[in-house]
Amino acid sequence: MTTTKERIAARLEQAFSENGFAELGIADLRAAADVSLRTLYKHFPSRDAMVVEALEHRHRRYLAHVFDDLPEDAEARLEAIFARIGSWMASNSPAGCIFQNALAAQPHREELKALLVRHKEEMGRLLAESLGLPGHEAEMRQIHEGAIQSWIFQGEEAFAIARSLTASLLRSHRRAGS
Amino acid sequence: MTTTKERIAARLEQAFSENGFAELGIADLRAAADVSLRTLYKHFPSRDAMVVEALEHRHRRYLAHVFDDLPEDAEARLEAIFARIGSWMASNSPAGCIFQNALAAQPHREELKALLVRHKEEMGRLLAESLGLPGHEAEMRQIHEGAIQSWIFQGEEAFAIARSLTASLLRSHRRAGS
DNA sequence: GTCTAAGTAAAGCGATCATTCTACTTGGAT
DNA sequence: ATCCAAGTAGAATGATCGCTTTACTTAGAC
Repeated sequence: MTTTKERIAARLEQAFSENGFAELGIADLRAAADVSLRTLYKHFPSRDAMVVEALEHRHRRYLAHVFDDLPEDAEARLEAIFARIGSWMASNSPAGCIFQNALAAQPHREELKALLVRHKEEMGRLLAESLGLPGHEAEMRQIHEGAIQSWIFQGEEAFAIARSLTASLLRSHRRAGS
Repeated sequence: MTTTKERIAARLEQAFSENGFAELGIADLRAAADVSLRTLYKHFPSRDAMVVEALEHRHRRYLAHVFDDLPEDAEARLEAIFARIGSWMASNSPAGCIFQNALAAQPHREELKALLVRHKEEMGRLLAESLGLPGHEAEMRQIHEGAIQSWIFQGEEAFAIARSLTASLLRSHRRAGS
């Protein structure tokens, strides 16, 4: 069962993802959510709250897309992770990372900055953990960031480069660890 | 001699850099530029034009900051480049890359996307050239992108990581080249 | 001395903004 | 049968938006 609020949040997430956070007015958001203005404001008390809930929804959805049911084999895992990130960008992020975009639109909102930091830290943590790279959370965070932010001007190639940077990190980690 | 237009563009660049592209209205931009509304519109026919000119100004200023008068020695050069990028972020980019931020605010404006692509490509080209890494423009573009976009949540550490990723790229390039 | 280019200050324009409110409908639970 | 929670459509509000315009000042060129 999905609640009305979740259904709206999903549609808001998509609308923000496609058009950014500056151009969309309440009228556009209402149309994207496909509900009445009254219902929209019943579940989200303000436009700012709509932004926050869209980001929360995005966070859950992205983590599930990248990390759920990964293959056991380590090499296949590395392949799978960047392939999944690539497919996510292609079909969900025509304008880049929406956490960065949300903060770009309202750089003084500490609430948005906190959401960005939490999201990126969790990504670094899960990437390092999934790839068997303890202690390299910061490196993985940065490789991930470089890949998705380069997506706009670099396209698919960004993920091949990220994979090779990660592979070289893995090699030097194993060398140091053995 | 700096013209009135250049002086305004410099102030607009700073205002956008500090507050993003969504929150600033014409009244704010006028105040930041410290000119009358009439003068502002005389040099920039629309708000969109103000954004474009601010980005052009930024592009010139950033390239000069990073690449002018670099040391001859290769190792010192690598040090200097990332140190300069770090100092730039600390004192000029509290909200991250303004090319990304400008496009985030108006993702459907092809003009802004073209400016972003040109800026990032020139950065990759100049980085690869300055570091003696022909054929590795894309990698350098991505390492650069990862570093500056991680700056918000990673701080100074981002540039140490970028330097080490670049150093390992240099090592494998020299190995392959010899 | 007068003309011109470039500036200031600020009122006015119609459009659009986020938000609230009024009036009505609908599908179960009691 | 009726009541209520949750929905719809859309008008109204006051603020703010980008932009234009009017009226005036100032500093040099001829």
